[in-house]
Amino acid sequence: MGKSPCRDEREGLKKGPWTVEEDRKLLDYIQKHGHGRWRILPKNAGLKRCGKSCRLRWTNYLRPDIKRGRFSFEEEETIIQLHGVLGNKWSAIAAHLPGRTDNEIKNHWNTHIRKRLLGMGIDPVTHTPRLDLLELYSILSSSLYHSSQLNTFPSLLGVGPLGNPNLQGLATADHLLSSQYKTPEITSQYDPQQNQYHNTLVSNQFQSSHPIHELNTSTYATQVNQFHSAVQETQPCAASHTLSTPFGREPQLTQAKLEQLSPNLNFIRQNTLPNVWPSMGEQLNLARNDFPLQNVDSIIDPQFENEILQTRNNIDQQIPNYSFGSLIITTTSPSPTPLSSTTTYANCSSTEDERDSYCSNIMMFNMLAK
DNA sequence: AACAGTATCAACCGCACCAAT
DNA sequence: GATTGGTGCGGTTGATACTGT
Repeated sequence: MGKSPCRDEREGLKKGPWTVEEDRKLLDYIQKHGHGRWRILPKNAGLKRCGKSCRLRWTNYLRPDIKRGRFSFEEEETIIQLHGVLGNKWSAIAAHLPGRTDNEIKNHWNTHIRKRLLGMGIDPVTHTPRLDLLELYSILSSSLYHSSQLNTFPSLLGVGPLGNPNLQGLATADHLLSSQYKTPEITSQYDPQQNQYHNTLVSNQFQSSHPIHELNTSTYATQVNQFHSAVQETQPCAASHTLSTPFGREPQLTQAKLEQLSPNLNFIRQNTLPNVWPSMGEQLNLARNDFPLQNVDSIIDPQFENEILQTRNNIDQQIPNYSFGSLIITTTSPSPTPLSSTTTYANCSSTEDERDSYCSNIMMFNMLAK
């Protein structure tokens, strides 16, 4: 029993952008009489608008509690989490973000977050890696895995360089979605006293659903060591490396090393988690077009350490039984040049891109820093 | 400087739901 | 139960700003 939309033009009502004068009339009226009864409101307020237009203007723009400006990291976190659960229920998502309207969140999702996820090969609807790409790549990689032609396909798929070892690992994994162990990952911590970063290789611990005896720990330790060696070969990571050159100055050497480790770079959908966060973290990490290590020194800014810790604490509270692993290998790399959010991304042209990239990395680190 | 292409976001549109009649 | 009015929601549009050539 739907209502017909307002018949503005037939009734000579105005459409389009609101003028200051119209805003003032609407505000004056609502301050005196409150909102509601939108159908009769414009007539009483002396506005040549339909009630629907007035309601929209009020709820999306004039409401005094509306927060303006950029979305904070925490807000983006919340949006992604909630979208994973609620889908495009923008009003429901907005209910968790005081001062933000559903329209604003929807726009931000469509113009920023959605694009970012797509660019990383993640389906923004399902929050999982795009299976179409994965299946295609799996087919291709089965015949081309050892071929140099392999690296010509990513541009066709529109997912960035397949030099991304994580994506390769994902597509070539024997135990796709069911591996017993997780990829060792790199995290980084800034030591202000020594003015340098400690890169940490973290082996994410096995999930309880997989009996520990199934694991060949010796093999795993060897793989971790190999991975560690590959890590060391890429050191030091200059902060000026662009985000689009995944393997630094010796791409082929490093990539070859990483390809040796590809079975260890599986994407693992281990336990079905009650929350999208862990899987999102995996996917964000997985889908990055850059080898994580490459970004360790070029992304993390000490000033965000607290944010990371805070987010970790939030995750701990929300998912008390979920934890990442225990095997930790620490390396130290020289501190990059003095960091700021702008100089860190010296080769990125867009401030928005910088921030998007930063947020993606932060989300990754949030999951890895445990 | 001029133009074209792209990004952003306020506003609109159509539909659905619910309550009142 | 059918109709109507009020409101909310999600998708889309279009004006404007921005960026690149």
